[in-house]
Amino acid sequence: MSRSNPKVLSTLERAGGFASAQEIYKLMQRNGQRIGLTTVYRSLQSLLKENIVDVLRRDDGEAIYRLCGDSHHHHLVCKNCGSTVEIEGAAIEKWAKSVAAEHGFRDIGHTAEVFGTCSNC
Amino acid sequence: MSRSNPKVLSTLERAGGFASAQEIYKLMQRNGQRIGLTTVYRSLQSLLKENIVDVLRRDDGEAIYRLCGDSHHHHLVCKNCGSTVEIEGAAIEKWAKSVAAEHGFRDIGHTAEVFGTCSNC
DNA sequence: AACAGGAATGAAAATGATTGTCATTATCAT
DNA sequence: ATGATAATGACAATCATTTTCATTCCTGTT
Repeated sequence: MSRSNPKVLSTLERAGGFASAQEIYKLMQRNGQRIGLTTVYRSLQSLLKENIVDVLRRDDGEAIYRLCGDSHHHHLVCKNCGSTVEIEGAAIEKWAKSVAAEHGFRDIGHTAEVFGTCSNC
Repeated sequence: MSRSNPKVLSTLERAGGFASAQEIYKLMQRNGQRIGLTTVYRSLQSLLKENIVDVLRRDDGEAIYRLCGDSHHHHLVCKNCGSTVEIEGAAIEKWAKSVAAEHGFRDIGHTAEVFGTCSNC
């Protein structure tokens, strides 16, 4: 059917593992890569199905994609300037596990993001 | 400036305290109330600013509004069958606030979801 | 009652992200 | 080289939401 364009994935990595489709598209253009917006969206859909990326929503409804997998951390994102701080989430891990166990869920994963306005904005 | 149309609020209440702008609009039409979509959106914005309603995002990005005062909760979603359980998130609230404060962030919001495989699947 | 000024309304157009369409192009085994 | 199949991207369509702007509704004042 459709496989993901590897450059989309590497761009997402370079972006800090966290970006919207439109941002990835603009980044690739700036880097001189010829790619269509459609392909960016399609690649992200594929990466989603392969569980290589996760999707979240920003406050304005724009979908943001992030690499999932290895070192699990969360993000503190400025709604205004977009700056991102990686944060630890040990408390969340515990919470997710206990809540899931309570309801008999297995193979647990979770997403958690904090949005706000940073001290510079 | 602009005050909220009281019928928008009562429709949201009748809808179970949980609906999108488009749904509220359609509900009001079915109930024979003459109102414009614009007014529905404007009223919801006002209710937001007055902290009478909260806004969340559905998976497809559509904004859903809910009366607040209902305790803020999160979701436990089955990856397989899609069944959803509402869960408490007091731990998350605290975590989000403390993490944000540590980094000097203001006007905090957060998202948190737990997903896995439910006992039936 | 008539009037003025501001707020509220809603139809229609604009916006912006995302998805669908479809003709073209690249890839690959034969 | 040939044909089959998958990938690509320009463009149009979709859908929620926002903006614009002319009109209507209030409300207090003469």
